[in-house]
Amino acid sequence: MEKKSNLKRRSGCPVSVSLDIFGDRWSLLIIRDMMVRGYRTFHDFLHSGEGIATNILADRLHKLEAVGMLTAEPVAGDGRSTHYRLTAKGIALAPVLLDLLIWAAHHEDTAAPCSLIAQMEQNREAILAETYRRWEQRDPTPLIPHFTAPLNPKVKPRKGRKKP
Amino acid sequence: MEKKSNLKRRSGCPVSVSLDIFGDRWSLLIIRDMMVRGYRTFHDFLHSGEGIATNILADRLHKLEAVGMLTAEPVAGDGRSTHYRLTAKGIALAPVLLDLLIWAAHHEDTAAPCSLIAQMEQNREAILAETYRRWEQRDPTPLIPHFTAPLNPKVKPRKGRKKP
DNA sequence: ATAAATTACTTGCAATTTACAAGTAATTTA
DNA sequence: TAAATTACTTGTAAATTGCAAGTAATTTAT
Repeated sequence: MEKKSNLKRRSGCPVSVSLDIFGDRWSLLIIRDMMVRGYRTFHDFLHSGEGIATNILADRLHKLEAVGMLTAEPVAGDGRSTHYRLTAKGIALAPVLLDLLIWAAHHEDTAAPCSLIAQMEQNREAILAETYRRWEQRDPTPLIPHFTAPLNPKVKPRKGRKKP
Repeated sequence: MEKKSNLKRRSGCPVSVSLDIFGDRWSLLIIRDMMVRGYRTFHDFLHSGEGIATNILADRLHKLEAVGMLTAEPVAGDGRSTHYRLTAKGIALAPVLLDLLIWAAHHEDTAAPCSLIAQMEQNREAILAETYRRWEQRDPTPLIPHFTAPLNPKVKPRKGRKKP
């Protein structure tokens, strides 16, 4: 179910183009979930801690698929479920996510342990390599744990589905 | 005119915290303008190519100031003007911006010349050092040129001001 | 000295996007 | 065969964005 995205670009600047694609409060969290936590399903993303709404999640998954950041594939053995997976283009955002992680851990109060951050700064290349390896081999074990408990625990949705 | 920001956090995850601060379509463009183009004034940001509206720009400048990403200082010699400048926290986003630039140049059509991108990938540390040096010394010469002409040229506002 | 520009905004309003709650449908499990 | 589970859709209200226009304190030009 791929749809072409008629994404409007505000300018040719690469930073601007990036933000045209994922410059919002949710897209990078979904990408984070896939990249470092090994999440794959709608249900996984829904319960990842920040409390995204079901309609927003569905919308972002479709948009990110449309711009080639991820793919959706039916799960063999369970006709209800879909596995979302980053494309090569999507996994290539790993350095951005890592630097974002390091920046916030240094300049804001976060749940990331200092020891872990220090380790990530020192082993930047190794961590990126491992991230890429996990993606290639479809290894779903978490690279980074789901830190603390969510500060904002909310989730309760139920039903509705599109026709297969 | 500093105001405390009562920013709501969706979780303790550093990536999430980052997006709580600048996860929108405009904030990082303002930061880019200050970081690599040497822009300092409201007028500069307004004409930086993507066509931000005056109210949005004013809002983002205040929010970014409130979270300590930038400072606003009156310009000696011209009582009308204000110079905005990144804080240490703000300039520390340089690696993220650089990664974003490289990612988009590789995976999207952008106005950034391939030769320039290749050079930036090879000299990552040098470019970051130069970015930091420019900030420290308040050197306003552009690090990176304002690439092509904007694809979306629109600007026309006029008046209104707050009391000093 | 006065008029015209310039700089940095504010205000109002319509359009778009987000968030919340609830419901639906195709499976799969009990 | 009934109850769960998975992945959504559909309303609707609230919040945010975008557009156009206006305001005010300077500074520059005449």
